[in-house]
Amino acid sequence: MAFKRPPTAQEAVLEELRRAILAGELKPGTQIVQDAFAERLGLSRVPVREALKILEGEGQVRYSPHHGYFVTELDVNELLEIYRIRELLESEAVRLSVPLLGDEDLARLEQAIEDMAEASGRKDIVALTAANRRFHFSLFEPSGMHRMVRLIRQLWDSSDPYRSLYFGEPVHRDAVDREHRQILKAARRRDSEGLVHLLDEHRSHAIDELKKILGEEAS
Amino acid sequence: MAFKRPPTAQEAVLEELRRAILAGELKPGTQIVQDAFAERLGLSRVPVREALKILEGEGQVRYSPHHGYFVTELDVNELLEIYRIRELLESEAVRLSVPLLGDEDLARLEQAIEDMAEASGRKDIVALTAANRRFHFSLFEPSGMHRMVRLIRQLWDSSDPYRSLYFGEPVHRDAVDREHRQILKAARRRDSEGLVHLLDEHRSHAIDELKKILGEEAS
DNA sequence: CTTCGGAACACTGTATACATGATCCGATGT
DNA sequence: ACATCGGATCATGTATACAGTGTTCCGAAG
Repeated sequence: MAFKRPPTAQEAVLEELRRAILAGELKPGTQIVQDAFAERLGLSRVPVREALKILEGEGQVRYSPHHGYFVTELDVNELLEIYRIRELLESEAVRLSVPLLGDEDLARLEQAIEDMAEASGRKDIVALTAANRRFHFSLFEPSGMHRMVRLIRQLWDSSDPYRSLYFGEPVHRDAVDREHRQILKAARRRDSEGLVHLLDEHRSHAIDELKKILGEEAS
Repeated sequence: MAFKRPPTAQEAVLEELRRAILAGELKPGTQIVQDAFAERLGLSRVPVREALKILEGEGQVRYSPHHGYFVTELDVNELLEIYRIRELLESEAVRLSVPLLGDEDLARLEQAIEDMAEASGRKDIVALTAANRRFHFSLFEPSGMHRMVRLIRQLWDSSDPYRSLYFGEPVHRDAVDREHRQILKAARRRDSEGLVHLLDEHRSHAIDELKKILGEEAS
């Protein structure tokens, strides 16, 4: 029976920071005061700082010496850039993955779709985005390109706070569900190019909505 | 008169770590003992740890909880993966950049070529690789895709220790010089596709040599 | 001779305490 | 009234000290 307790405090902080950012408790642009956050977790500032350094490397927070750490806010252009890079990398990953997909991989895709439906019913956005991730990364990981998958994960992390806005709307959740099922079919057919195309559309739908949301936010 | 002294100690450590890794003082696979490195710089371990965390995020060092930090060693497959990702991202960046290239950008390219020739004469590998970076990134930065350029920079960082092996050989330095001049010509013609093609070849030459070097190392 | 257990060591992980730099605000002078 | 200077305050940056974990090596038992 393996406990999930992380081996170091930094990792615990890291998890909590990620969760807080994802859940919108730490909104883009706000400063993360080390003292406050450390006290909240009952730890000292050192592990907090180290976790923040990791997030800095991933681009999740912005760092200014002697000023501190701030949750990065993305403008529309940056979001578009992220999606463009994702398109390049994910297409490549999928092309490598699809021919290698095994039954377990397909099962994992199906399971992720069901998990999303279940989480959607409970209106549990965190679980929803987690299952969404499992779905997509089940398509990338069989490629065996660890480094590439890691970069893709970074890109996902960067846009997480915005994606959770997207999942807030039930309409979008339904659309995502339909598209995922189509993607699963393409995977079953081992149709790489079809799958790449479906993913492109999938992303562009998300972009359209995110543009709207960001547009409203700016007004 | 602005001193170049970094505002924080971590940054000083970071510079020194990068330099040491690039210069081969810290060989891939060796552990970086925090105490030892801190003492060497006359600092405490805290800023050293923080600098290491940044490098971890960039993939320059590997971290294992309670075991410490090790300079990452790349196997051939990982190196190939890095070059494949670079191909995807750099091609895109260049396609966006070339139409936007101004006279200053072309001048910078020419300057970088001259700097490399000069550094090559002095057998200053560090200056050589620095100028090489300036050359290539002058082709990426005008794209305006900050995030993409940053990712490309990470990939370059990861393979730096190996690239400096490559530059060790005068034969390779001459080949690189010739190829850079061809690339500059294509840039002057604003020939995006030609430039992308030249860059592809440029990279694959480097890969061929790196394979050899790594192959010998394994034996 | 091999294997198992445990104690000592070394290094990392974290907390506490102190130093430094930045910002804000009011006082002072023009 | 306004600009400038200076100090108080806050958050960050760093050092020191201690705790925890993993490893190694040695000795005893089988």
